[in-house]
Amino acid sequence: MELRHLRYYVAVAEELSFRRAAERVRVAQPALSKQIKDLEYDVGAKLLDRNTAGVALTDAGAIFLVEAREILAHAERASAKAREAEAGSRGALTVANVSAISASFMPATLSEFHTRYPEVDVSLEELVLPEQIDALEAGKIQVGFTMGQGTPIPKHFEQFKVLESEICLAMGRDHPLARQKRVSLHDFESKQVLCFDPARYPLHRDMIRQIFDRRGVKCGRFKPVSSIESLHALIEGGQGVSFLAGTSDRRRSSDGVVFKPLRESGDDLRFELFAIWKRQQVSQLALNFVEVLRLVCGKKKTAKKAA
Amino acid sequence: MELRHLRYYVAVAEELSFRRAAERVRVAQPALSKQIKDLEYDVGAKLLDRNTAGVALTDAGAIFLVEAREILAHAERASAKAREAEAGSRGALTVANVSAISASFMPATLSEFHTRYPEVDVSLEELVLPEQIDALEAGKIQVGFTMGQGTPIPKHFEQFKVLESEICLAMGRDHPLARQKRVSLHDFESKQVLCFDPARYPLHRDMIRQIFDRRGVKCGRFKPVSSIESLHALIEGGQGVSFLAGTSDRRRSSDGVVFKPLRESGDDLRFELFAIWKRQQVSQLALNFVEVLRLVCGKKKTAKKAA
DNA sequence: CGACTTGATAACTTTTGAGTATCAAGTGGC
DNA sequence: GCCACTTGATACTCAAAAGTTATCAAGTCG
Repeated sequence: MELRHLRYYVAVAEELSFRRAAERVRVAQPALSKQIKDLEYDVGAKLLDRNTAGVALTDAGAIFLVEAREILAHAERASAKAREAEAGSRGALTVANVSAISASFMPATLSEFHTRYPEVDVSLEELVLPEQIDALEAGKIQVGFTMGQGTPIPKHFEQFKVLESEICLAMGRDHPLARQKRVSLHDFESKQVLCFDPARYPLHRDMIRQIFDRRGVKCGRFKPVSSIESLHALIEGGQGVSFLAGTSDRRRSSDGVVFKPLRESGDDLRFELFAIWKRQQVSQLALNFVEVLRLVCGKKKTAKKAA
Repeated sequence: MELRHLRYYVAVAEELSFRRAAERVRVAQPALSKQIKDLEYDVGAKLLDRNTAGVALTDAGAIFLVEAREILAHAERASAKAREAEAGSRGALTVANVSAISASFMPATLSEFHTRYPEVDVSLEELVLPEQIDALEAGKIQVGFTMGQGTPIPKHFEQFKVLESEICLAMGRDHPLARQKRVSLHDFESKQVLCFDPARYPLHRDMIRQIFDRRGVKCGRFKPVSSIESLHALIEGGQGVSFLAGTSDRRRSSDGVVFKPLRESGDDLRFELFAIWKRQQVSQLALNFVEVLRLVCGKKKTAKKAA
């Protein structure tokens, strides 16, 4: 059986006439007769009753007609789906997520992506930054995120700067220095600093230590915190301060936590987050996702200016 | 696109090798290559990545593989269904039902039929006997029922005797004559007789009137009853008597109503019910149904003998 | 580095789908 | 009741395309 047989059969069954059906499928009538005959032989059932007056469906023919229509529609759909998949508007995509950082852009990006590509099933994989290169290489994720100063990015990755901000000192609203526009690192010499659990995510602590070290200021004790939520709660409650990217977390704690830029300057106080993805052999899905990321991050900036 | 393309594609996608796939579908490798190429052109998407080392599915190819398998399976299923329909084990069948008469065999028949042909959807159409010929002619029903003495059956119908019994006098258990083995028509001369509503179903009254007339016994007043249930209730309650086929209703009122054969005899006291169906152009479904009817009615008799 | 994969290409053959002409068998108007 | 006209089926021919063999370029692997 071939789809041709089904196309012909549907035509005959709908026209109830070989002659008209032949016209419809642009074939001579004898060719149609033969193909239908072949079909009936192949199926193993008589599908049509041919009176000289015309054609009538048998019980088997009526049932087969329904099926034939479905199969033809299914074939159409299959092609369409494949084209959609190629265009990156259908399929499954896994993106790394670093909840501590991505809160400011990921929800908006996912939302916009879903609007544009409703047939794409996006999964998030919670990974800390260093794990992502491996996951990308292994194909476990298609888009990852990395910091500008972090691990060097292999050459066969492309990247796009998702967000950029100053590293600020995050303190509670009621902190003695919360009134100042900028704060000095010296104000926090030997003071306790909150940081993410170094066992799971050492970069935060290392970064803070480096900021102090490079400026010859003595760094105080670190108090590890297990999550971004705990960190904010502690800061808000006046239980400590920490160093965080200025923009990235602002939206989720507009009230209790304030971000103060440092008087000191330097390259290591700039925080940059890059989306990264394989240059070669990457699905259109990933490229589309990055495109939306680009759009959302661009839009956000202009929106901010407007506000 | 043809099913051949899908068969070939599934083979290649599963083997991940043109050579092995070609072997599997019994075709030379270059033929396969060309067909797959044609398929990709037709679908409008690249389905396979050909490295010289082997073959890998693209995103589009992975999605198309799922669809292709489904379509092929669907085509198989379509053929099977058509064959089933031809064999009468799939489809829809409408059978006339005369609830007043069919209670003794229809439930058992439907049950047995469903066991044998679970994919057949049987509908019952409640029709009085004379309406059935028209319904059969019009194709509204495929199997009907008629009485032996009733309307003459057109030649192009086949028939099968479903049940046969004496027309008895049905009376309440406490009726004065309920002790006798047989009763005489004369005992009911000019007595009131219950009958089905003549407006909807005149045959019953006509039949009773004829029984009296032919034997020169004066027939009493008729009291119309709307349903078989009411009829039984009235008889059981001693509110009257009626004439009914002996076997047909026995099972549904084994307690309160007794059936007494008449001392008088005659052809018009035999009740015969025939299943009827079109001789030509009838679906196998109907034939299968009659076959089961035959079986059930036969079995019932033997079961009765055994009991 | 060469033997051995891989899939693609070219030239040729065979199959088969499709075309033309014609036929037998009913239908319907007169 | 008959003839014109319809229906789908058949016979034969042709051309498209599916399939075959032989060969190639480009990789992998011992």
